Amino acid sequence: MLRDHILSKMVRKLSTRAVLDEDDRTAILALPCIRRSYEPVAYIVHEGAPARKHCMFVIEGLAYRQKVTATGARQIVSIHMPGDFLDLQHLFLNRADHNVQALTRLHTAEIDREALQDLVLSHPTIGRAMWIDALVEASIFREWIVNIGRRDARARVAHLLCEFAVRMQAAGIAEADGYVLPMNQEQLADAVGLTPVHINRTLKSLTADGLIHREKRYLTFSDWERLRVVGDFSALYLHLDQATPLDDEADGAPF
Amino acid sequence: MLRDHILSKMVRKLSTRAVLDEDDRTAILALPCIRRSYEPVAYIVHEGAPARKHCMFVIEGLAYRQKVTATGARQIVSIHMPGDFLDLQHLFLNRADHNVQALTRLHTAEIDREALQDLVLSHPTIGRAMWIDALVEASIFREWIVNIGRRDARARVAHLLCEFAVRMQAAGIAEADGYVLPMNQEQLADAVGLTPVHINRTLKSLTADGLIHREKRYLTFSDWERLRVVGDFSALYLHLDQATPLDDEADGAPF
DNA sequence: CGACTCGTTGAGTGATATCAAACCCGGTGG
DNA sequence: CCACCGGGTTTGATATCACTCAACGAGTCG
Repeated sequence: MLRDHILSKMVRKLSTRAVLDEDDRTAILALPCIRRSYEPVAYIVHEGAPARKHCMFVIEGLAYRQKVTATGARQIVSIHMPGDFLDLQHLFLNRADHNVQALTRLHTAEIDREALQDLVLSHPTIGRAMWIDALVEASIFREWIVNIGRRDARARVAHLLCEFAVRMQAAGIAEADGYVLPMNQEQLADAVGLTPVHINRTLKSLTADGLIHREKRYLTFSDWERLRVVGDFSALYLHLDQATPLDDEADGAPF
Repeated sequence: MLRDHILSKMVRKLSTRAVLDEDDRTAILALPCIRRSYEPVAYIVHEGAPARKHCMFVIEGLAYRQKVTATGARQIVSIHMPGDFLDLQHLFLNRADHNVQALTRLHTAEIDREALQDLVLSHPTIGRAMWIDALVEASIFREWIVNIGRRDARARVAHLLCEFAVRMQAAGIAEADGYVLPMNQEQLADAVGLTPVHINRTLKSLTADGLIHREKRYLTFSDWERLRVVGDFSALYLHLDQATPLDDEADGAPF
């Protein structure tokens, strides 16, 4: 039944962005798609490659997108969680402008690109939901530009930790009181434009100041409010309230 | 006639992204819209404000989007030129997550939001063109993240100058051999996450090395190829080739 | 028990920021 | 015509945040 269909997760996700009717739901579930898995670190998309025949939707696990500069430095430009489309850009762009890699063991639904294009263009409500998804993604990119461009190391790291908290909570993959940090310190560094060493010191400092608590990779929030302030974090840019039109939503403490 | 219609520019722009038929064109030109002007520095959108009734399309002049951190630092997250949509996100998101400001004297076509939504959702080809526009914008955001996160000052500035060159050329607002730098050094600094002072020194250094030539704000490229290399610039991420499916496109020297 | 990955720590360095002043130039008003 | 003004640019001196290099430790796996 619906529960078991591989794309039922996509139905649920898009339902948070627009009100789907029965026809929309069945159309989504009828999309030609296959299940696929990737090991950690596996490359899923290569920069410069022509767009693949499939668009990927994350069922389980985490992935990230990155680019490498001429000098060999890597910058992670986004993190993706269950319920995210991994390569929305390939829906309509025909060449990959960055790499996509599995962060953990990853399970995806790979949806026929043309079929998805047609669906998006022919079903207004689904189209609207997908639009919102793409626009929210762009909003997150903007916030990352601000984070990397104008905040110091402490704020940058704090901000990223806050974003993870809210997004993992929303994706249903956080624990009750915190979450398992999904990346090692080198990857964190590449996400915020710092050095692994400096990430280490910054995390230590945040811990020492009683903002977070760490036990190996497991992270809890000793003082969410203060962390939010240090990280200059406001959840506005995540646009979590798009299903309901303009219901005032706070920067709610997820923990 | 079509030439004179305020939205003819939008028709032309979208035509570079998908093949519009006669029906599409007339539908676009029939959109309810008004012409409007802004003085330099004028705020067009305020962060946190509910989405306006209109979506803005740039007819003439330049604009930028920015966010301000808690500590008062400003980060410019994008620059917009004639032919760009200024607030694509407001098409489907109902709250502004950043500010939009006029950079020069700016002329816009302000299109009724609901009408544009309907058009995008009901006309597949227009929908496709708008999708491409949004996805390219996201691609530019990603490249900016990389630029700010992982390149040193020299490369960052060089990269931005290259991007301006290619985009202004494409928008038809560059001169034959260069362009008038559209921002002062403080704004450049806010765009690449540096200090005005350091921008100054970096520009001087690029000039001294014979990569660019400056005469007040007027910029010419003494050695485009070397500047490209220094800035680690490849035009791939601008996806200028989307009208024609996969025609190999180089990082062409615009000058 | 190596061998490996990841995290931690210390010492020294360097790129970029900060602060402050001078300069340049177009505009304006006496 | 000159004096002055203000925004933008340029320059110098100093400070600092984050980087680099290098080593060590803890946990894990074969």
